[in-house]
Amino acid sequence: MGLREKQALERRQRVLAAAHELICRSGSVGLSMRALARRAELSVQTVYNLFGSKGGVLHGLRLGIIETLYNQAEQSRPLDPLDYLLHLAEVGAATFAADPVVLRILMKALKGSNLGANESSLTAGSVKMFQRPIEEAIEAGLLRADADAEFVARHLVIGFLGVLDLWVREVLDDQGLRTHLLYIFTLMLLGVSAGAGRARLLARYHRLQRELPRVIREVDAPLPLAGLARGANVPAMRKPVSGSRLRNSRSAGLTV
Amino acid sequence: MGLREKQALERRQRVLAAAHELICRSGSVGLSMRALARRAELSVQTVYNLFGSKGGVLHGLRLGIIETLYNQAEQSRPLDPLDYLLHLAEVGAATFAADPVVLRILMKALKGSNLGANESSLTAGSVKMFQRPIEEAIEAGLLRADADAEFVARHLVIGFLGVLDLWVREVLDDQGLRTHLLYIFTLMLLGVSAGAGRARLLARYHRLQRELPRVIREVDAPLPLAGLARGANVPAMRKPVSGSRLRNSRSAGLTV
DNA sequence: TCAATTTTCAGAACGCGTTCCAGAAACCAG
DNA sequence: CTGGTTTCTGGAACGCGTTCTGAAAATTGA
Repeated sequence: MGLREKQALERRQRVLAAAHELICRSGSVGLSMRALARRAELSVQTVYNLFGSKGGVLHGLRLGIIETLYNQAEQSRPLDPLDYLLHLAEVGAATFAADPVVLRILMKALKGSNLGANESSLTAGSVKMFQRPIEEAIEAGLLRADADAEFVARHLVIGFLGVLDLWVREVLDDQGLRTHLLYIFTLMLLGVSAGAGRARLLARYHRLQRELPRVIREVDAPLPLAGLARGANVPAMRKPVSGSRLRNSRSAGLTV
Repeated sequence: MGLREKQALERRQRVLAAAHELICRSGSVGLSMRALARRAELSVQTVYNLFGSKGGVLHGLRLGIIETLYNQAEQSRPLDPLDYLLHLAEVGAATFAADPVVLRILMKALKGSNLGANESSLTAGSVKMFQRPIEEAIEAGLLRADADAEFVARHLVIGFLGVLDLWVREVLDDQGLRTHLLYIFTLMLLGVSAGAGRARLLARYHRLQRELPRVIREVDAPLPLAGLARGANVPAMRKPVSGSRLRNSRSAGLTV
């Protein structure tokens, strides 16, 4: 709690703010460590001292999002455990849809960096958040008594992250994120539902089937099943360098 | 069919073989475009002409894996649609467990490159592979008649990729990959099961609950719920640069 | 065979993430 | 205040993915 730590904290926040601003302004392009340091009015080395790596900065940004997600989930929490579980899907969808541009870029960049890519994938914290209402639902007789709350919770998290990943890749839009989160949660819970819970989940399932988009965006061409790996189809190929040179400007390599 | 294309094909295969060899030998470190070109006895520019980018090369490698996965799924295909669906999980787990070192590195590297990251995420091809047996199961009365085969298939793919991602991040080992794939498939199918199908899936569900590992590897520290985004905890921090210099060798930045 | 087109090649260059460096500045304890 | 320790700073450097350049080599079509 000396002066040193206080300043370090203030600098950290300065870096995070700069990163958010930089992403907001110029997308993943332009979010370079040099630009980041310049905007935070620090040296590059200092940013590394504070966050360890670029991934560390992005991870720091994500922590903020996770925190707001936790908070938003807690407040206005439905009493019924099944409602709460689906409420988590709604809140998750809303949180990411609230700032899609920055969050898409952030999550996309985080996927590449091995740091923070492991984190938040299937942490005990996330699982616990789902596990508790599942246990309550089991006690209330809404889910089967022989269901293992932890396993179900674990797979709800997996489903959540899988759907979120599609949203990040722009396979799903904001609406699609919400409906798919609700659908996969409902589907899994339906598997271990019992009694009144089963009826309620079934009703919701039928409603969702009407809401789900029939076709989702194909980001790339579908897999050609014949002659794979023959190199017959390589995506995103520019015309190879050739005799007639007509080069355009450098395409600002966005490796992140 | 001209001589040119034939040579281009041969070169492509040479590059892919070199890439596989290089990954096998020295991991993700050492898989640089320069090293790749050197080992394939081509110039860097030629590799770019053939594959467009490093991601293109990796994508080419992955296509081979997907092809073998398709083939292995077709042969020894169980007649019963439910068995076939779970068979797909088994085959998927076996395929990736067959060469875990290379495949982990490959999938990890592909996550970072935006090319090929979108592809194979939720393609019509993958969904169709699941959709057909689901439709058969519906007709056979093993799944609910009011279930939408395409939606269920879509979410099976999402679950598959989500679990696979955990394996790639080494949260799950080979056993964990298999059991979790089977579990998430069973859980989802159970949601829309009917009649004899429900009984069979329930039996399998109970068996799986005994097989699933109680604790899974925590890759990073669990989320500290208090004081997030305050920068209090930044993972993987080396000691900051300080007065007493004791530097070790360059740590071979593995940005991929 | 020969000319035109296309592809390959070696090497330089760019911007990136990251680390190294040496000196300057800031903090802390006495 | 002062000496010792830490941290910050600007700049150079490394290896990376990627693109550019000019010239050499190969394929094509006639």
